[in-house]
This record gives sequence, C-alpha cells and structure tokens, in this order.
Amino acid sequence: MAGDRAGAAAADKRRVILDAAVVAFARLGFHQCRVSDIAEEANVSYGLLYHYFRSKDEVLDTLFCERWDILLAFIAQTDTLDVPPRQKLHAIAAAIIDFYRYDPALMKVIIVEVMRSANTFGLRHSDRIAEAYVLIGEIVAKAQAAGSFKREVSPRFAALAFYGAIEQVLTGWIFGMLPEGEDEYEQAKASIVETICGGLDDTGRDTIPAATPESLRG
Amino acid sequence: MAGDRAGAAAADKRRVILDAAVVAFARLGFHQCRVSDIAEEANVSYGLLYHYFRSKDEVLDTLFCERWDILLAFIAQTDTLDVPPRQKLHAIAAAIIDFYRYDPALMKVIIVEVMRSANTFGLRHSDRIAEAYVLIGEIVAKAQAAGSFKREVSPRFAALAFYGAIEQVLTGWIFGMLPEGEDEYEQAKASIVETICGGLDDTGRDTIPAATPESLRG
DNA sequence: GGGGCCGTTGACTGACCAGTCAATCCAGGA
DNA sequence: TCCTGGATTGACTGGTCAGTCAACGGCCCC
Repeated sequence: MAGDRAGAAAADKRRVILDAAVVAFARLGFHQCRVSDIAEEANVSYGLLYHYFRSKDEVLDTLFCERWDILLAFIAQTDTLDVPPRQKLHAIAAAIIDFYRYDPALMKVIIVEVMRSANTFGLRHSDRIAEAYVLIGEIVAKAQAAGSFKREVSPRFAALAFYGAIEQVLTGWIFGMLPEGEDEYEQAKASIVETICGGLDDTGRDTIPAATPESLRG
Repeated sequence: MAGDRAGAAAADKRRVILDAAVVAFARLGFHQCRVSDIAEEANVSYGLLYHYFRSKDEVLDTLFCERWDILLAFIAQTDTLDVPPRQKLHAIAAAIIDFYRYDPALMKVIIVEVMRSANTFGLRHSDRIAEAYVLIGEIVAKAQAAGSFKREVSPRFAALAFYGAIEQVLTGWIFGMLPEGEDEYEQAKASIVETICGGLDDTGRDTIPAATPESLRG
C-alpha cells in the first residue's frame, strides 16, 4: 500500500473491516461474534473499528443496506421490463438466490441476522424491507389488472407468500437442512415460481372449496 | 394455597414461571429479557427459577416443546382424515393461525425466538421442526400419488413454501406490519391455501414458460 | 415438639464485552 | 527538518447478567 493516497487507503480499510465482519458474523452469528473477532479477522486493531464505525451494530447495518439497496433497485428495474409477470417473479427469485450463490456468507448474515431477527435489526430496517414487499405487490397488482393473475389473493399477501417461500429455501440451505448445488439453485427458482404462480393443484381440479373449521369437525 | 399438597403447589409454581416467561419474552425478546424480569412477572424470587429450571434457555426450550408437540400431533392426525389435501392444508394453516389468535404472546415467542432464530434455538430444535416439514410433505406426496396435486414441485419443497407463507403472515401480524383481526385471520387461512394450492395464475393461462436468466438479458 | 425436607429467598460472584482514550505512528506539506 | 492531522494501537473502564449459595420458613411425620 506504499503508494496509496490516504483517502484511498482509508476506504480500503473500511472495506477490509466490512468484509471481515461478514466472515465473522457468518461463522459466529452477530451476538456471539465479539468486536475483537472482527478485528482479528481483518488483521486490524480493536480500536480501529471504532474509527470507521460508531458501533458494532453500525457494521451490520452497513452490510445490510449496501446489499438491500442493490436488491430494491433490481426489483424496481425488473418491474419495468415488458415480460409476463411470472417471468418477473422468476427474475426476482433468481436474483436473491444468486446473491446467495455468489456470496453465501453475506446472504446468510442478511437473512439470519437482519431479515429473520425482526425484533432487533429487522425492526430497525422494516421500512426498507417493506419496500421490497410493496414492489413485489405492485408486480402482482399489475398482473391482476391485466388479467394474467386472478384476484382471489391480494397483492400484498401474494408478495408475502412469494418472499416467504424464498426465505424458507435460503434458510434451509444456510443451515444445511436442504441439499445445495447448482442444480438445486436453478430447481428452486423454478419451483418457487411454479408453486406461487401455478399452484399445487392439478390443472382442472382447482375448484375444490376451501375447508371451513366446521367441515373438519363432522 | 394453604390446603395444597406440596407436589401440586410445586407444579403450579413451575407453570406460573412458564406463563410469566411467555409474557416477559414476548414483551422484551429473549435476549433483552433478564431472568429477574421473569421472576418479577411471576411474583417469585430470582433464585426460584433455578429451582425449577436449569437455565434461562431451558425455560424457552420447555415453552417451545410443549406447544410444538401439540402442533405435530395435530398435523399427524389431520393427515389421517379422509378429506381432500387442500382441506388438510387449510386445517393446518388454521391450527397455526388459531394458536396465534388465542395465545399471541406464546406464538410470538415461538416464532420469533425459536423458529426464526435458526442459529440458536432453532438449531437446537431443528429435528423437531423438520418433523413438521416431513409431515406436511407427506400430505403433498399422497395428494400427488392420488393425482389431485401435480408433480412439478417436490413435496419437500411444497412444504417449505406452505410453511414459509404462514410464517411470513404471522411475522407480519406480530410486528404490526399487517392488519389484524378476526376477518384477517380467516382471510389469511383461505389466502394461504389458495395461493399454494390454486396459484396466482388465472385459470387457463398457467402455460407461460418460466423465465431463464438469458431471456431477461435480451 | 422437634427434626427433616422441600420450597423459597436475594445478595453476591465471576465472567464477559462494548466502547473509550491517551499514546504512538507516519505521510506529506512548508 | 519539523509540524500537523489522520490512522492506528490495545489496555482499561464501566456496566451488565446468568447462575450460585448459604440461610430461612413452614409443613408434615414421627
């Protein structure tokens, strides 16, 4: 680094710390991970972390926001494409799954420590997270208006179910409860979209009425 | 309590502590909740908690196992009923949502602190949790074998998507991101089943091919 | 009426750790 | 060569808590 300008070197250190934090958070979990673990992983002294970040929390917040902004931009851009809604949803599922494929540690941290920690970091970023639901809901709403999606399910609800399926699959991979690999990634993208758009019912039989609590007690 | 036998009184105190823990965990979250908060809520001294439980963790483990056993038994029993698969899934969604309706604090604790804390308590109970996925998967597999569900989506995957949708909705209610009420509960049960079984596609139009990464770049 | 046992109490201990801060280092400008 | 200010260091502080333990109380049986 002998020739670096100070500013560039500083930006690098900040990034080194962020990348080290991803590794440390992914390995130990945010709560079990000590600030000294991050510093050690980054080959940097304990105190330097507080030169670049106000707190341990701010490190995680930064990691989340960086990636979430990319995802939100991707979803918004996908919605502007002139393709069928099913294809839009496939693109979004693919983007999220590919984020995991190409940087599993970062995605693990975002899913486990932010998205699924709704009473700590998830709550802090709930506005940002809700933006994704809204964008997905808009895709569904447009599809309903155009007649390609039916209207039985509200867009907001469809967005929840769609994202919920993706998150469950990612969680399965993250914790080794689901087999992982290139084939599985592609299969998952297709299955998520097929389940949410096509449904499980065999075609032509989807007229079975929903159960009521009473109908189960007879 | 003057007339109680010692054994009965002890069992009561244990239950009092468990119930107080639900309230305290739900209000503060497991990590922010101090053992003294539970003791205070139970009107019991700090040390007594350690007479009935080995640790703070064991309290949460107990709460989770008690309720999860009931849920597993319910799912297993539902599978033996002679009703269409869609109706079985509705019964399961209804059971989980009604657990929340009638004891929101306990369900909040189970969802937020166990199910969604996959790297701490969720990991410890992953076998138990996986049992639910397996049972739901078996319902789907049977439906596929009988021809009422199509075979494009694997039973394991369908179970994930189904449970994921339920969990997202519960999470939405728990954190006030989704409107709540009697109507919403019934609506959610129907919507979850309709989304997963019927799909979002308008009937007769579900032949749109899934997108490929290439088709989005053109 | 006394002795033993279970239930109960809450002050205390030991460990842990986020964040602070005073000191040092170093690069580049004057 | 010296000065200035940002980068870097890591020992230390202050506060937090889970879990321990020695002692107390009252019920029941002998």
